Amino acid sequence: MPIEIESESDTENLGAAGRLKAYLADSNLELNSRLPPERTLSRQLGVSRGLLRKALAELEAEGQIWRHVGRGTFIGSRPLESANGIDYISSHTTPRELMEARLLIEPGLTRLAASHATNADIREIKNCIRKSRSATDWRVYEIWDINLHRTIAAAAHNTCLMALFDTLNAVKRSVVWTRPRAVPLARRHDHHSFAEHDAIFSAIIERDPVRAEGAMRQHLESVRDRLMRVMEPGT
Amino acid sequence: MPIEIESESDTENLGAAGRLKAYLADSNLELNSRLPPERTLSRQLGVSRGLLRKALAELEAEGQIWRHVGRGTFIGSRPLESANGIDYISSHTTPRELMEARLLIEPGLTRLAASHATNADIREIKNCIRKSRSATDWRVYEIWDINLHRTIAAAAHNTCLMALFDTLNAVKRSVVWTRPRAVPLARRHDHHSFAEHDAIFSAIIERDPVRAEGAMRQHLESVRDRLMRVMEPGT
DNA sequence: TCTCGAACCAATTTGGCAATGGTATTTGTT
DNA sequence: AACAAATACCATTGCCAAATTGGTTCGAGA
Repeated sequence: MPIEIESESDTENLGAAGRLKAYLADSNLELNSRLPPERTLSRQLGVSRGLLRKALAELEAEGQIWRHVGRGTFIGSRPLESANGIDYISSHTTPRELMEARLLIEPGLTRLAASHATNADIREIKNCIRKSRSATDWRVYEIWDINLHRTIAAAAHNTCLMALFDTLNAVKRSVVWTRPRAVPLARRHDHHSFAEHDAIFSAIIERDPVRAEGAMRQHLESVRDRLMRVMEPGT
Repeated sequence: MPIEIESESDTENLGAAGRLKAYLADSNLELNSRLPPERTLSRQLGVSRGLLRKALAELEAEGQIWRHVGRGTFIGSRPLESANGIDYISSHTTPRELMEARLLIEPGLTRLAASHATNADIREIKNCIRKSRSATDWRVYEIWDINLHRTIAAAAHNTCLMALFDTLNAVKRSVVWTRPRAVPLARRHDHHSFAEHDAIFSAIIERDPVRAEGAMRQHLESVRDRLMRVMEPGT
């Protein structure tokens, strides 16, 4: 194939950018799909590679495509590389934001749990509550409290949401522990949590999604208020 | 090497498990280090591979070692796979779960956006809507639709929730596009989306969190119904 | 001064091959 | 009959060279 005859009808008197846009409009590629490599595309369009690269650079500046060495040129916006790691979130967020996130996700998650929980799930939840009640040490109480929330989240039976919940949990472990740590462990607030946990549990076993969601929200608001009181009152 | 002479002093009258434990005690391997492959080790210890595997299975049950096909046998406890990576979620979730997750998070995110959005945020949102309206190609419309949703999420000004949103977006990229792809692009549904986007935007500029949340929920339900109709009706 | 072609670079993907744990089958021994 | 040993496969993983790809440089030429 020595020389390609340029016989296409309406792309003869167009510049590189025009021919590229005509090509993209013609071959309706999906989002995130890869378009041909520059060398191939330049031959197909009858445009030198240098001018094609200029046109591609324009489209990239407009946010319509993104390119990467060794991978290719893709339709859409560049995927963010590291803004989703746990360590990244932990170092860029605050306990207040974290509680806001929990307050946004967990009530809805509890609502789904009340709808989709199996008998095994409910048994697990009951076990967590029992273990947390019988805990004499504050540390084992916290372990079973975490287990309880995670079991409720798992009862929603949504892999995607479960992963997000686990991410939040991991962030909590590495963020909330940097607080002043003045925790005197009054043993009093546990009674509040006990009652709130019971309210959530009873709503779940009665398959009442709305009440379950409300109970979880109330519980988390209680936790948030306690946390905010421990930290600086100004925040 | 036809036949290996068994001249080791104290391992002659031991079983497979005994010889394996003696070997491990002898060569003090560090944690997470790999021990020889089963075929080699069975020759070294003068034990058939079957019995060696039984002994290894015992040690694995005790949690002292862990094995993996193609990798080998290692000292210590099995490292937990990160259950929060995007690729993990993508390979374990479904479009239905993904939409359920979006429907759980984005309305609340929009409510926060209506409360905390700055003028710059609103300007950005308006720009996204304008660009999506002026798009003649379906591809660029989708790009600005994604930008719009992300800008609204950013207007909530919560790093933690923003990271979760980006995770969902990344999952959507690699999951939802594996659908049958029958998209005839009727150009009609865009009008629906236009009106829904406008409803969300007007609620945000009027600082009406409740209405903004409702508008986003309605929009996502519309998107979900459309998606479910494209895929199999049974799901 | 600009364009085109070619060559080169660094990052990435791809494909073949060996290694490895897991399993089934056959043979041998007691 | 029952267990052990040897062997042969299989699926997964790691490894390495080769091909691919976007990014860059340089010289010829119009």
